[in-house]
Amino acid sequence: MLDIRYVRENAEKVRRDLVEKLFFDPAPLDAILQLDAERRRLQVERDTLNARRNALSKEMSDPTKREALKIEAAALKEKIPALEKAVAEIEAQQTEIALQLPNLPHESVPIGRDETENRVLREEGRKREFDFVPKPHWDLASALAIIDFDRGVKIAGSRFYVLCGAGARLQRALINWMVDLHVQEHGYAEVYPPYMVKRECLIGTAQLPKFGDNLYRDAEEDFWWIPTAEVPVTNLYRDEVLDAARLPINHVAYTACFRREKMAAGRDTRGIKRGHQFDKVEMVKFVHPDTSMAELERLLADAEDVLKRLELRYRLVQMCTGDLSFSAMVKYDLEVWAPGADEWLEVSSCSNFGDFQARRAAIRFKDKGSKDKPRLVHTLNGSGLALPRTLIAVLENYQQADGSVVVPAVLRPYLGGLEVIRRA
RNA sequence: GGAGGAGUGGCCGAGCGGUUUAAGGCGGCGGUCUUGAAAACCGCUUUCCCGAAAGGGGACGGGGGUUCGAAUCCCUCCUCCUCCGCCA
Repeated sequence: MLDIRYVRENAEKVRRDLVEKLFFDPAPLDAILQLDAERRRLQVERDTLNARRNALSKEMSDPTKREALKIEAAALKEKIPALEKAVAEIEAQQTEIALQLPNLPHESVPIGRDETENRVLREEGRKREFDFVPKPHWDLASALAIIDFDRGVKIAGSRFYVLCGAGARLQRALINWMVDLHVQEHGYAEVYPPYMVKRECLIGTAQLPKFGDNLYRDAEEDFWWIPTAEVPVTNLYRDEVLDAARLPINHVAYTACFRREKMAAGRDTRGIKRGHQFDKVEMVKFVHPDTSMAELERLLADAEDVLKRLELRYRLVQMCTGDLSFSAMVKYDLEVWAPGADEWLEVSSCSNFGDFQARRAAIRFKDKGSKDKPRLVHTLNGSGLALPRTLIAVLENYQQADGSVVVPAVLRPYLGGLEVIRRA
């Protein structure tokens, strides 16, 4: 959510950013400004009446004066509830619209309409040369019997699969290795959060109200299945004032993630690139506002380190303004090369949200004992990494002519020393 | 799921319809005293909204109600504790 005071005082800049950078309809902006003015007017009116009521109440604590004041008090009692209702309604309207406005891009973000105008900043890692035609992972994995696509579909439907034997074990090794790496070498504290959360959490991280289409929920209890660990982990400190000395707080979490993929219906139906359920290791940072851009670089470096140690070829892409996600101020993607499917796969997305999520979720900080008002933290998150696509990259890059797959050196200790995955 | 009990400021804890601007204590911060520290004493110490400020208003788990007036009474939901049931 944007700071209403900032919006009020910089209405023209906000409008320009929405229109010229995000290609977003500015109509809600006008609605908000109008509601905001009306809200403040009504609020002053209500507060004035309340002040009078409080004064009367105080006088009426003296029984001898009570009768004389009763008439005015009763009159106030008539007026106040209507005003209170009006303020509450207008506040609700204002919030509803405010929740629909995207974050404004950081000044450093290149302007562009859509993903075709994103910038590839650099490519890293050696491209593996093949003396045979590399297979896509669905062929490789089926032949090795490490992914069972048919039975996945049988038990859960399309976009589901079953990892089997060395396939399941390889994913588990990747998870454990990645979490250990972030904990032991990058300074993140591990958390294992709930996979189902309350509606407020989704509002806090801004999946709701706009993107409910992509979420699974249990209607009876109003539980929502997390589409990413970002949701429960960011909301860990919802409605809290953190001690400034604790910042930055860095968490890493391994969770399953659940997405309807309605918007992407029909896309990427082959293989394990896009499923309704997938695993991900996610890093989340809560930082002092002055440091968030520097922290984004560190987050990115921590995600990149995973790809470097796996010795995979990847590239760094900066999102242009038009391809920024709803809540991001800046966003980078890491894309890994998949030689079998012959494409770059997005395995990580690292974003700085500024105070956009922190305002929605009321995550603040303050120096201990200080009289200053609490300030909003900045939140960031990045995948480190998404499992299915990392698995694809490992399988396709480490395949051999005979259809076996070499286990990357860093993962061998997590697979009991296994060096090659062959048909069992 | 059933029965009973409880939710007050960073923590403990009073408060049971009108000087509560939420007592008191602990912790924290600042000061006095001291060579320094401790002790003692004094002061400060939740948060949100409107406002340039002065000031005003709101919040005692959430929501609703009764009343001129609610931390205090009523309804409802949530959470925690105890016992029973069930279960990995």
